[in-house]
Amino acid sequence: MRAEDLEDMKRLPLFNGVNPALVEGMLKCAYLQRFPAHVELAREGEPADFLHVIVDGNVEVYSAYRDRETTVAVLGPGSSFIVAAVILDRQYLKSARALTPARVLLIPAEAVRGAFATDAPFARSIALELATAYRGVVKELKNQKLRSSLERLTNWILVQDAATGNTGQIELPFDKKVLASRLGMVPEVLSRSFAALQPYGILVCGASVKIGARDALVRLAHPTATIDDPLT
Amino acid sequence: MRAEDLEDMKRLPLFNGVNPALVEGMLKCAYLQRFPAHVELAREGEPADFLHVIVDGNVEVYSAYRDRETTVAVLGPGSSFIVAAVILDRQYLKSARALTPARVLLIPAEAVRGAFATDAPFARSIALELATAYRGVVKELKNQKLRSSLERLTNWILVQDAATGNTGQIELPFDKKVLASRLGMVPEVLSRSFAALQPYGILVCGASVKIGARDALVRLAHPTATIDDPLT
DNA sequence: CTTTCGACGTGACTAATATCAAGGAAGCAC
DNA sequence: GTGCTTCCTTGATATTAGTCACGTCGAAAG
Repeated sequence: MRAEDLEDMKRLPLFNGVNPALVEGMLKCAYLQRFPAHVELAREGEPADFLHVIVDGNVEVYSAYRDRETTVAVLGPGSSFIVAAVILDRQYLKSARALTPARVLLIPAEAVRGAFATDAPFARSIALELATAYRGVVKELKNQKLRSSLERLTNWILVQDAATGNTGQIELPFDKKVLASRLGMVPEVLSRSFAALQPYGILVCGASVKIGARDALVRLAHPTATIDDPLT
Repeated sequence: MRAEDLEDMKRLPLFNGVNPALVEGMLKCAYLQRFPAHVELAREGEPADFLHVIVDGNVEVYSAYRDRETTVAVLGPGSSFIVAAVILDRQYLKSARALTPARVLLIPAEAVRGAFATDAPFARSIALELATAYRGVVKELKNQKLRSSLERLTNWILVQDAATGNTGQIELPFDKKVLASRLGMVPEVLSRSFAALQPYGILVCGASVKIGARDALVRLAHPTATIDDPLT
C-alpha cells in the first residue's frame, strides 16, 4: 500500500478515536485492492476472511435463493461491509460484487477481531457501526413488509432527492435493473411504476429523473421518519 | 427489586464478563416491572428511554405505516430489545406490546450509555448482541424478498421443529394472526397455506401442528443455512 | 457502416396475495 | 345455560406483482 493511501485509510470513520498504533497494525496487514466491474468480492456461505471497506466505486450486496436473487444494498466509498460476520467469526450472509471498477481495503478478520478484543474505542466504534447498520436493515424490512412497490419507488425518489440537496432532479446512480432488485421488484414493474408516476410530475429520461411536484409525491408516498430518514 | 430477582438479572448474557460493580450500578437504577397482556411497552418514534430485557412472557415487536401493521419479531425471556436505539440515543424504530403477561427489566438508557462508554467488556457484549441482531434482521429481509408465503411458512415450521428437538410435533407459541403478520402475510393466507401443506403431511389442529413427512417439507421449502439456521 | 448485444419499455397473460363477506368454534361474562 | 366476542376458516373477488414475448434504442465491436 502506498504511504499516501495509508494516510487516507487512517482517517476512516471506523478508526475514529482508536489507538493509532493499533490502526497502523491493522492496516499493515491489510490489502488495498483494485477490482474490475462485475467481479465477485464475497460469496454468501463462505467464512468471513476479511473486513471490506470501500475506498472507491460502488459495490452491490446481494443474496440468492433457488433461482432468485435480490440486491440487499448498493454501497459507495466509505462504507464497510460484513462487519458482523467478521466480529462473530461466522459465514457471510450475502454476496458482494463490484458494480463499477472499485478499490477496496481488505483487513484480515483475525486482525479485526484482535483489535476488537483489545481496544475499547475500536469495540465501541464497531458497536456504533453495527447499531447503525442494524437500524438500516430494520427500516428496509419495514419498507418491504409495509409498502407497495409504487410506494417504495416514490419514497426512494424522495430520499434520493433529499440526499442530493432537493434539486428536483436526480440521476440514477446505477442501472435500473439493479434499482428494481434493490427495491424488491422485477425490472418490468419498475418501468411501469415510473410510468405510473407521470401523473405525479415525474419525468424519466434515461438515467435522469425530474421531479415536477414534490408535494404530490409526498401525498402518494407518505414518507415516514422511522423508515426513510437516514438520520433517525 | 427483590434481592433474589437481582441475582437472576446479574446472570443475564448481556452482562457476561462485565465489571460486577457496573452491573450492580445499572441494576440499581433499573425497574423490574410487570405488564399485563396487550399493554404497549414502547412506541415507534419516541426517544429511547430504556433498554428492555424480557424476564418472563412474550413480547411482540411491530411497526405501522398508514393503516397497515406488521410484526417484526416475537421475543421471549432473555431477549433484550431496542439496544441499537439506546446506544445511538435515537428514536425507537418499532413499537412493542406484551403478548402475554410479562416481566420486563427496564434499564435507563442513560445508564446503559454510561456503561457502554466506560466499560470495555460491556461495549463488546453490546457489539456482539448487535451483530447477532443485525444478522437476524438480514436473514428476515432475505426471507421476505426471496421467498413466497408458502415457503416462508414451511421453513418456519422446520425451524420451529428443529428448535424443539425435531419431535415432528410443534405447538404454535402464539395466535395464528400474529404468526401470519410475523411471516408477512394476512391471516387468511396463513390459513390457506396450512391447508396447502396438507398434501405434504402437515396436520393442524388448533395450536398444534403435526409434521408427517419432514423430507417432503424440505423438498418444498429448500431450507438454507444463511436464512434459516439461527447459529449461522 | 454494419452487426451484435444488452438494457429498457410495453402489452398480454398468469400467479400470488389481499380484501370482503359470511359462518363456525372456542372462550368468557353474566 | 345465553349471549357476547374474538379467532379462525373458507369462498368469491379484486389488486398487485411476476412472466413471457417482442420491439426499440444505443453502445461497442468488427
